[in-house]
Amino acid sequence: MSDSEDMPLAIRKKNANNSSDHSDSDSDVPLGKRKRSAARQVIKDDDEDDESIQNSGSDSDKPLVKRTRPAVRRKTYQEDDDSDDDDDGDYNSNHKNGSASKKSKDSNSSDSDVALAKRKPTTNGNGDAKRTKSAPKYKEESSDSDSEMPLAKKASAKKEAPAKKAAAKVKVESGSSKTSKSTSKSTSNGKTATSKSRVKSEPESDTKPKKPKKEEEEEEDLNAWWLNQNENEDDSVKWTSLHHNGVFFPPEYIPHGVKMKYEGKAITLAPEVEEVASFFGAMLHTEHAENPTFRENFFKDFSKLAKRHKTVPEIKSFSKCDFTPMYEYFQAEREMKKSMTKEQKQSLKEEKLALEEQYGICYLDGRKEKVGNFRIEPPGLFRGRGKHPKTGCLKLRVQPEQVTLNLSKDAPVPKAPAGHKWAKIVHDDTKTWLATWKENVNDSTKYVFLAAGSSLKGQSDMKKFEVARRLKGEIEGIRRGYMADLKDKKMFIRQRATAMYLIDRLALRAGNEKGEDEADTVGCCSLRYEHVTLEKPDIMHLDFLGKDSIRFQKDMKVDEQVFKNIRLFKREPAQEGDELFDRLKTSELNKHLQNLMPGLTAKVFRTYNASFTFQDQLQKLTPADGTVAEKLLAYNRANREVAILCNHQRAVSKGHAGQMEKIQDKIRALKYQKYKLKRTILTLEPKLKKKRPEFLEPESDLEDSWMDEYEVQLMAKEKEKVTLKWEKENQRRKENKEKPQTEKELKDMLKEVDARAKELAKERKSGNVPGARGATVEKCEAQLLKLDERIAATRTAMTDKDENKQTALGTSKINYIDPRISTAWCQKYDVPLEKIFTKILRDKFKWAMTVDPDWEF
DNA sequence: GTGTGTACTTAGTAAATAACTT
DNA sequence: AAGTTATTTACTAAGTACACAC
Repeated sequence: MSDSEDMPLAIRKKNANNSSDHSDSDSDVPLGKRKRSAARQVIKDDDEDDESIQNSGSDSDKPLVKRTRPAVRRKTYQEDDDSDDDDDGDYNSNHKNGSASKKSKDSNSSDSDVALAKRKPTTNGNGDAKRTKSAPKYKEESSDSDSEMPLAKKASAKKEAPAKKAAAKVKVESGSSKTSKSTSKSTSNGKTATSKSRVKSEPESDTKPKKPKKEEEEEEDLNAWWLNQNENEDDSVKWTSLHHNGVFFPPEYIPHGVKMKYEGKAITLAPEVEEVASFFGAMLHTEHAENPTFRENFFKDFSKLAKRHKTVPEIKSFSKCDFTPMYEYFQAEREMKKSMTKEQKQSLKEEKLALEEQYGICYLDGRKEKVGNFRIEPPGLFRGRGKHPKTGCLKLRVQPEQVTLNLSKDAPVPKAPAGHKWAKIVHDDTKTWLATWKENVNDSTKYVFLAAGSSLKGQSDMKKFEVARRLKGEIEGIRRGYMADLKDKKMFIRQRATAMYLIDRLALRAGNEKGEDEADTVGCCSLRYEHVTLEKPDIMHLDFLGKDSIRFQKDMKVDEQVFKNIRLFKREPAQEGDELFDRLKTSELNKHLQNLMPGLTAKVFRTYNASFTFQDQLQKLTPADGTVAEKLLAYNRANREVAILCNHQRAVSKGHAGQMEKIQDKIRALKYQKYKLKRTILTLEPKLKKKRPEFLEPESDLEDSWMDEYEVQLMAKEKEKVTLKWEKENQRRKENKEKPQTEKELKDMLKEVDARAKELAKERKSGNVPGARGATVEKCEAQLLKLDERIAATRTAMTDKDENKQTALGTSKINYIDPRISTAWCQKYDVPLEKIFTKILRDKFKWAMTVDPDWEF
């Protein structure tokens, strides 16, 4: 049944609006319902049991006013808060009797001392009366017990709660136990296991043992850096020699002369103005062009430019602009492009190839490497995502004078376009970029890098996964550590541990601070009050916009202490807009992680959990003796688990609803057949009506009106078929000089179809269905079973498709899943690699091709 | 510590192609 | 052959992380 059930942690997002309601009663897929109760209140009630923090009303009184807006948040708060900062320590967790936590603003200086201190009920400073009562000696708490949660995986979580009481409160400081009992051989630099076997079945990159005759192959060998990796080389120096041809600038603007209208009249624009108007015109009827912010920003820049060019009449109002003529022009252009002749297309292709030849290649330490984005970004309207305040602003054309090139000293400096020069030429061998410039809208820096398949990128990619694999060996201790820290007296540590829990278990991003003029999105450390709600015993609802303004919405059962902590953090800030982790910053978090394991940062958890989950799922789902198709299905399902974990989404495609409807109709057609078969059975053996009443039950979701329509269509198709057959036959006869069939023959046949249609109608009415010749009850029953299978299969496919509609598998495949898991799997199960990796991916992951079939992440 | 800037990874979507229909 | 639809690649925005200046 619904997977949500066994999938505690990462319950899937509820598809709020998108739930395409397939009404099929029995088929609906319960995708998880939203449980959004009034969490806040809940908390309140439970307060009683819990610590008092509140009475420390005092604290709240402070001017916590922090910024209302997300942007600047922390600072203000911090400031005023400083004072009490220290005492967080004081605050303690409660434990059953409700202890008090409080944060007296008072003095206690060093937070450090707070250490276990808490117990002292005493009032601190201001008398917050907190009822510190009982102050149990804090420590020992139970909960850490379950620390080792398996993470993410469904099943596990469910039970995890009670678990063993291990008591291991281990403080985990850094080092954390080395429990690496793990299998992983070679934690180090991957090179270990490698060597030998190569994934087979890949035509193109197969370096066979035989001697390469083509020089390309030789070259490939030279490029096989992964074969002789040198452990600790200084990796701050990225190259010793770098030659390239610079960057490609988009062509000058060529005016098309199509005039937009202003106040209903065609208006003449200078080419520069026309260009910008065209940017908008081309986007008419897109979501962006409907976005008010986008329009405003566009218009501001556009009207200013128009004014500068003394456009008459002056363009003062967006609403008086009509870009339709331009829109239509571009539509026509598009059509034109589609209908280009072969030759035209061919020559276009050649041009592109020539460009790639010139700019798409560079020499790094003498080796030929591909350059990624060698084209300077063309001017246009900035397409900021979500509620980006600057979306729609004019992105100016980049001039060579803004572009700095990076290459080695001995490399010839590429010529700047005629009449231009470069901003600067540098020779920085600690950087991987070939060119850079500043973009005008957000003042951000843009770079030209090598392609994903290059050695530089490949090396760092491999390194990334090796770090994640090292985490695999440390994760147990790290988890134990943060579980214990959840109860630390220092607020800061507690927040840090709680954040680690979320990052680890929910694959949240770190959540750096953001500026005012960016979309308001958050990650773990920047979560705010309003993004989290709690529901009584231990359910947490997260709902916020993450990277790219993609909504993250999940409800999950969390550890008891995490629940308490969050309740506490939520209480501190006075109002919405405040940060949940008000004393935690990503830099501090990472600093701590670095101590736990060199190279560890917040994002590594995502990589680790993604790869680990994938391997785990793949191993569980792959049918060893299934067909390739079945194995691929398993692969994709494992991939999807990961995509869901990482919340990788995509827009639902335009035709999706229609496609679902089509499949639904297919299912209905199958049900229709079932219905007919059942009637046939009853016609053959009326007695069964009593004995097998189920034969009388109507098929779900199969209405008479639908069947009427279906039969009509069926007959129409039949007629078409008959006609076609007739025509074909005549064609044949003609060729063979035989006598053609007459029109009458066709008519007769069509009449037969009509007769059949009547029969169908009659059958439906009477319920009497004779069935095919030779039909027997047994045969019909067998067919019924087959139909059930097909229905089930189709329904599964539909569920699959529906779930996939908003889940993007690509991102995790490209960035999070260690490709060696895939290449090993392909070898082990004999699946051709190209079934799972496209050409570009095979190129990007060539370093991962040489693993043993039993390689483990 | 905070604040700012840089460099590089990760991300969804638009455009281009390939595969499949009609 | 043309029209769809599905898949792959190109594009560039939006993150993370860390260094450096104050």
